Amino acid sequence: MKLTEARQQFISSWGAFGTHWGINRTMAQIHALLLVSPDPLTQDDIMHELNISRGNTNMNIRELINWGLVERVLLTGERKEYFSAEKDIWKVVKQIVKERKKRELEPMLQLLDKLEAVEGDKKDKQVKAFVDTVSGIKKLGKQADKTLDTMIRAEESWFVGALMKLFK
Amino acid sequence: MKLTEARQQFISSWGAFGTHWGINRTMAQIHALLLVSPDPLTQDDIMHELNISRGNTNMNIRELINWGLVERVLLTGERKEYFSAEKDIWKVVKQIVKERKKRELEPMLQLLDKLEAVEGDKKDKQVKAFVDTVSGIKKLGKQADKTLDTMIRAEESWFVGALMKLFK
DNA sequence: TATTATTTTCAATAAATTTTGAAAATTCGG
DNA sequence: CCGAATTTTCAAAATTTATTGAAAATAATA
Repeated sequence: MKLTEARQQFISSWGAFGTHWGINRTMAQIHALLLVSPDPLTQDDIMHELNISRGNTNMNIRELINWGLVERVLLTGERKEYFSAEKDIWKVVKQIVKERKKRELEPMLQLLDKLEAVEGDKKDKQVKAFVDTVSGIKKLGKQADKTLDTMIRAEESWFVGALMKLFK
Repeated sequence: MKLTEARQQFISSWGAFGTHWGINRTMAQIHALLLVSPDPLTQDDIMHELNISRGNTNMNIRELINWGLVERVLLTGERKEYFSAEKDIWKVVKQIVKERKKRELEPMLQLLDKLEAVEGDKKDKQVKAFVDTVSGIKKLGKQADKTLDTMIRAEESWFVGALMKLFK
């Protein structure tokens, strides 16, 4: 397979993959393109390469910057802005975990704390089922939260090594 | 907070949560409803409780059954079908991990294997960047695959215990 | 087997999300 | 400060995804 075709397949699959994880196709594709680009790209480069509009390009680059996956690069003597993606995949994963934990897991745990304190007789089957479910999710969620915290702070080699040992 | 309100909040948040993870709102809400219901429910119960159409209810229940999260229950002497969700959250998580691994991670790893074998001079900056990125993702992906495999086979108590030890 | 209850399907519709592109805002060099 | 290059915004349009509801299929009962 030729590089051009391989790049295209990678970008397109990364985009499809993203949609299964609540990330929009274009954002994932821009990320993929920057991941396989050795040098930083401009908005124009990206919009031409992916055949998308200027506005779309701009908004999704901003979003990738918000996620901490892409950074603006200033090249001396150049007027245009350049963009480049973090290439260390372990760092990328940690960054995504960090953000999703903050945006989704933590608010969910806060809500569960509130809901667990529901009024009513614990002997009531309905109340019991509700509290049991909420408590169960909370317990596992809290554990995941701690685990992810540690993972975010971990070095790849440490993490992989420890997992290898742990999981035979 | 009263049970009715708490249940509603739980169902609605679970639905919103789902949309961040590529799961449609209704499917997540039906799952949430079944999770907090001590007894199995019929399609009619669900469509009335969530204010959704019969068709929508039916399709999403089927989908939950495909995911292995809900099962059909036959009550003796009853004509209608009843449905109930697995209540053990650890089992639920394992089942979701198992399915997503099969549906998303494995196909992605297969693709990366193919893409890694791209033609071209490894001295070429473009080729090198591409191969490095693909290899990096593949390496981490393979590791995740193994780890998840072990997790799927693990007992909750063993898993939690081991993680506690591992992550201080 | 005929009748009725129940489930399933799926074309049409609605809703949500993404994308466009042109205008406005900003930035930079002279 | 002026003018050109560049970036940003956002209402409108396009696209994608979810939902409805009625008809068809299926299953249970008598």
